[in-house]
Amino acid sequence: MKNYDHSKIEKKWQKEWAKEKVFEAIENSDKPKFYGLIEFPYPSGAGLHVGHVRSNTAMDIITRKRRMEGFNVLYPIGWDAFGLPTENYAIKTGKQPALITKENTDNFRRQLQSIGFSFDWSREINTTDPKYYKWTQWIFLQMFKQGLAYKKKMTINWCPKDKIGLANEEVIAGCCERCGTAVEKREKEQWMLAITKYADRLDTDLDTVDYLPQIKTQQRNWIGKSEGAEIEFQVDKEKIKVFTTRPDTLFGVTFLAVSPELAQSWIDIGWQASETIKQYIKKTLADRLADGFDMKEKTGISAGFDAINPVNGEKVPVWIVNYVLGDVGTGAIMGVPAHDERDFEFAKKYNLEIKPAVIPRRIDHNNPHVSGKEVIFRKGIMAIIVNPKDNKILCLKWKKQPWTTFVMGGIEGDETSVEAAIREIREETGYKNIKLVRVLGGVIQTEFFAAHKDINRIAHTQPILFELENEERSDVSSDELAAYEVFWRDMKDITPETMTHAEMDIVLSRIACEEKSFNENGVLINSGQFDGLQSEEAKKAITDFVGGKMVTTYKLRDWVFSRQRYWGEPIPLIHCEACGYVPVPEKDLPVELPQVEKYEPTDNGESPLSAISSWVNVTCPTCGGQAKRETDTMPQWAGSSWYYLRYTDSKNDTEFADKKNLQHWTPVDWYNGGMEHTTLHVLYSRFWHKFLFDQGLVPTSEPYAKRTSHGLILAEGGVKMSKSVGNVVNPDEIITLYGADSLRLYEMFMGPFDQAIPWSTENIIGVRRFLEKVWRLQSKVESQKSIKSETNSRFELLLHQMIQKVSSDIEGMKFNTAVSAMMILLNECEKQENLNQNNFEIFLKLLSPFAPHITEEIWNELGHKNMLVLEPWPVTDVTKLVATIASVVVQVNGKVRGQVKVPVDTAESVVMSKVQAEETLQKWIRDKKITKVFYVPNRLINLVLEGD
RNA sequence: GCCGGAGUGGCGGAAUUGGUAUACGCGCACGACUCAAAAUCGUGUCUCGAAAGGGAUGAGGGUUCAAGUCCCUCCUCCGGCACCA
Repeated sequence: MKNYDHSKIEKKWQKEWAKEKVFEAIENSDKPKFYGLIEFPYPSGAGLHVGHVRSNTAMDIITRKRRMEGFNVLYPIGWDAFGLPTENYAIKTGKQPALITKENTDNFRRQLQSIGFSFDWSREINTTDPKYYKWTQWIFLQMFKQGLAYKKKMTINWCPKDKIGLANEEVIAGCCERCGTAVEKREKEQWMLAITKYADRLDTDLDTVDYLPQIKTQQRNWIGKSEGAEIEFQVDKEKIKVFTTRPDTLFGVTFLAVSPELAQSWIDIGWQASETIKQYIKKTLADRLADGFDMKEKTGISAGFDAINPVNGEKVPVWIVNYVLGDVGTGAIMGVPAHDERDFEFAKKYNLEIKPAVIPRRIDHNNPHVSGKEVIFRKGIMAIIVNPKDNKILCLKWKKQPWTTFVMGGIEGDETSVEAAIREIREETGYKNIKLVRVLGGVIQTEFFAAHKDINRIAHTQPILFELENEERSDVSSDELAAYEVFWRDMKDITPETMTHAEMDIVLSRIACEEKSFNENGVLINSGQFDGLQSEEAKKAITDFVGGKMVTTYKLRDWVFSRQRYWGEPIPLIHCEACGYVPVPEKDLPVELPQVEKYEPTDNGESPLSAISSWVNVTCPTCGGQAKRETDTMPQWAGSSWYYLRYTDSKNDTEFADKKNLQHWTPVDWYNGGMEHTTLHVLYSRFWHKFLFDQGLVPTSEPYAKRTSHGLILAEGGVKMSKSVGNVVNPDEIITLYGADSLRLYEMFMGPFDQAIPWSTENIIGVRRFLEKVWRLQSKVESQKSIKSETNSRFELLLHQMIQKVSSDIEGMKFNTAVSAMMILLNECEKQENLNQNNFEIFLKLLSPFAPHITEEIWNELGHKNMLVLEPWPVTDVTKLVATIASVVVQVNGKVRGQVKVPVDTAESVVMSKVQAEETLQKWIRDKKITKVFYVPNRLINLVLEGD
């Protein structure tokens, strides 16, 4: 047997696979298709990262398995090559970006090929190739024609170092995502893409795709859909429009809060505000633009006038506040301190009125309303009495009902709730000397069947906390004595489970916390004719009543699509004085990037393209007059927004992809990528795809049927890998030392695929040893010779369990446990004297997607002429899955005391007698009576003994 | 602050969803082979205990015959959003 020479073997099979084109996807195939996709890399000068290897290997395993399962597989690769690092390098060195890109992609390609990924290299694409970006420009023009691309003067985030406008999502904590420089604000005309027009579908259509739940949640949060109402408040002859999700709380409005931006706009159109107000606005706006924008405290200033609440004509003061944002909703809100945490905090600080309009509601599901019985409304109290001596709470145990309650009662005549409570305490318990601690918030509505009165009750209950002063008691009536017994219960035993009150959860949280706003839905009070309505129905009713309208808003903003840089797709528009912005005619696409001397953006913020007059000056395609090209370029996200479509037909010159190809391949069946792309790339490409779908240009409304995500690989010690720290692992070195198969296997074995894991070069030796053992196993192979059948059937049971395990682990991306299962199988193989060749080949097939080179070589050594990659995936033979012996764990009182071996599916009584016969177990059972036995067939038996 | 995810040996991590906690791998220790080393193979490796046994899955409580797994309270770490009305 030869030695395991990984570099020889790996090069050999990479060449063979390429020669035989085994990984090229086939058009017009009868097989079912599978389209597996990884995010195409940005070819940086640093070379391939081990993180790329992790994601690519995972999808490589999946696609290799699919091929073996008989699918026509598309697993393509390309380069997302526009972007800043290349351009910055060009500025520094004067080298052409295209040249830099060529060098970097050559290096990346070499690296990827050295790992043996089963990419279809014949479809390789590059976003910086004019043949590719012709279609990026073409798609942009379709959007322009549909009015989705528009120009807008706006304050942009400007990075003074990179000299580039940044999208909101590229600003992290007030700094440039790339270089960390503090971002400035600048006024600039920008091209925008109206992604907000698709906001609703981007949200709701998430229901139709199979993305990891956290990916969906993140996208939904990002889109930030919220349904509410716009309501207008009158101020003299003007109106202030507010947006609220809680129109049901309109009766609880005690002030209006407007953003400084809105207030400033009033000043701009002539509002005579005081100097103090002007200064407040100026300062607040300045604070907000400052780096970081971390508002510590809510502040505000009275605007000096009132507005009219449209629902009841009440005057409410208008405040200018720092906690309302100009670009959210209408830039103004109604202040409802009773039902909004922020308004509550603000009202407390500035002594504004707090007026409840909604109360919590609980239905007692243990004593629900009985149909046919009368429904009686009652205002009542709930008295919670603490004995400070032992911190116990007074409770009533009802004699005729299975209830445990606090002291309860109705409010009579014109007494206050506290007076009513004190009276009830005396009547029901006799305790005379009690002291009010505090009223626990507002009333709570509960609905239950009062069996002792034979009525359905809707109660508005006021919970009140008292303290016992001393234990002096007077007599209570015989009626009361007959009804319940008084007792004291530990505070810690007062829970929603131990008490009958359905509103117990609310009461407990009010005891724990002094005072807060009630922010949930409930039942309306103090709301005129809307009293008694529930929040959900009241929202629409009140909005209608005041002539407002229900609207939906989104956090998602339109996409700033212009960059004032060189290394991007030129935006294919021409500006003509007479005709405005005119698309470059289709026949003139692509608008190619011209050669320039200097790649630096100009200091006035224009792209370097603007300096090339021969390129800029053109004739207008519409009127033939003098015109200028748009000199802004597209952001890096453009080329990646549709690249998965191009793979289906990467060389097409007449369309971005042939309809037939799109029909066959889309949607992408499985897309794996980084979590960091969830709200940017994935959302952007979904938007482009939906647009293309609306234009009838693609056959599906969603691009990716399934999206999963890998965890980061951290440097040793758990910190981020970074070039500056010098802790980056170079895959080339690992491949030279241990081989590509070891690298692949290690990255799959290192830990859960979706979790961040620190790299450990030390640990690679483990998988390398494993592969060497597999290699040596060849010498044990006996072709069909008979091997002791008993040991063999045990081995085959294990083998077929492994087929199941590895297959399902791959589907669930639990690669680490799949590898460990194969290691267990290997350890078992080593114990065997001989190995049946069939069984060994099954093992090789299971391992082949993980370590394709070594398995292909061994397969070849075993005498096969065809390639392992083309072999069918092993199928579990259920007849071999039948175990004959089960070891049943014996527990006594829940503690493991031994084990008995019995035939599978043995009855409990048989197992029991075996247990009782077992000497080692007898000492545990002896003398004691077995009160109960729990038997889980083939697994466990637990004997519960008397006593103990 | 809110929403997610997680806390298990010296380390990376397993645990058929409530049924033998610590699989698999690394590391470490001892042994075999060797003049020696490497490689390889074997044995051991949560903890207290001489043993019999006991105790451990971030902390505390609960449910259960049985809890890493379910419920409550708290602590820590990692991600995302951050006054979104």
